[in-house]
Amino acid sequence: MTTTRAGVDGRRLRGDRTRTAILDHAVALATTAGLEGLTLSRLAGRLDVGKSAVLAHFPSKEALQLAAIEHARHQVVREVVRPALAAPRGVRRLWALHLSRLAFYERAALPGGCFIATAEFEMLGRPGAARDRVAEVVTEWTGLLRGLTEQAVALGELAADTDPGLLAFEVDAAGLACVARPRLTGDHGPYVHARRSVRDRLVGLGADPALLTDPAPAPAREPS
Amino acid sequence: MTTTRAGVDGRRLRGDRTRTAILDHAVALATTAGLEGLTLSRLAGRLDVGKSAVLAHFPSKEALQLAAIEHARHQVVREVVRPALAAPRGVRRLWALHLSRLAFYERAALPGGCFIATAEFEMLGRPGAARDRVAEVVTEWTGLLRGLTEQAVALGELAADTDPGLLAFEVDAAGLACVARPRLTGDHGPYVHARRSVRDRLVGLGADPALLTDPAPAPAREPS
DNA sequence: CCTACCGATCGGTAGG
DNA sequence: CCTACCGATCGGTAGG
Repeated sequence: MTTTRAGVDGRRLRGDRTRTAILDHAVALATTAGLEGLTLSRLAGRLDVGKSAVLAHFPSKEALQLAAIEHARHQVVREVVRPALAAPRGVRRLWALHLSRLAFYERAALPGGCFIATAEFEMLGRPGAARDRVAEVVTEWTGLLRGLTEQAVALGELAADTDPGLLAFEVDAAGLACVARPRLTGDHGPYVHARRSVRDRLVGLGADPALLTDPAPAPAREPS
Repeated sequence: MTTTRAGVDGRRLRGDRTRTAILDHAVALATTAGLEGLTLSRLAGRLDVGKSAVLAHFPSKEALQLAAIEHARHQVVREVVRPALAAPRGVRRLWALHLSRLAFYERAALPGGCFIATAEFEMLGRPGAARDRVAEVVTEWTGLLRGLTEQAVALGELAADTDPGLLAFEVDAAGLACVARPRLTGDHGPYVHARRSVRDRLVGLGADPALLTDPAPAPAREPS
């Protein structure tokens, strides 16, 4: 009288697909409406189901928010970080990560540009698990930038007296400045400036200009 | 039988003070709760009055949001821009504006750091008058940075081939990167990096290092 | 995963 | 500028 194995698997598979569909919409919605504006009814409306369909997969709004953060983080790993790691270690990899990030924003992979950046500003004044997790992901990101910078210095591709924390800050700041401005004012100048700025800085620190191709080849749209 | 002149003036004065008190709280609240989270009841609660007290001064939430934007803009003019304009035209004035902005964030003049930056990210996905006005104020700010950069070049304090748009972008990006990060992670490194980064860049463009004092003298707390 | 419903809060109005 | 109230929407629960 128990459900057949095939039945269970079929349901699991369908359930996972639904879960993924919910999170895809949740991440996109949160980049424009915010994590607070990610309401159960609005999300359900976009999926054309009832609120209870969402609550069947996530027990509360906070659980949904936390799952959305993980989902957004994985998207960045898959579409921004992993392609950049295909570049050779050193200044080329740092440069590839910067270009990959800008391309992610520029092709509007998410309507609001960047889930984490938007959440960062929204969560400033709101304690809780979501805020804490956002802070962790942000720290992870800046740590990655710093690590790649240190590698480039260690390989001798940047001057030995380069301050890795400073350079990582500059690369991150240039990227951050490309999230909101172009979407708010329609000006695409920031993308151009963010590339020129970081390239100038890398060359100023002794990087071989031949290693810094621009624009980047469009990152391959792999099947996820 | 009409109200006496003194009575009218007294009421006007009291009304203006109330209006200012409402907007002070509204601006501070919006930097942590967002313009959407700036609800009539929460704001009234902070002022220890009823919602109708707020609605007596602003006919709708949108009117309140728009007035808060103007109030925040004026605060920036008074506390960030005007003190910087006391510096001599040229690279010193650009540097003073950058330092003045960072000091404004660092002394937590507003709990969320910056009204405009927070509003910028929040308004990405929401059409309306508030979003349009935020976009205008942002454009005004970047225009100011660019104008000061152009003056410094025209005065010969920066290399003649300096790209003013690029430099203005870099200065703005460094400042923007100091709004959320320190508040989210407790790391004050960004403030230090934002100063070093811009100073290095200015010197790299030919600025006389002697003109770039750091840290800035704390901006005088003038009576408003 | 649906309908029906709960108390709380939203922006806003009416009457005084 | 107060109380009292309006319909809409919020997160979440109950029952099926």
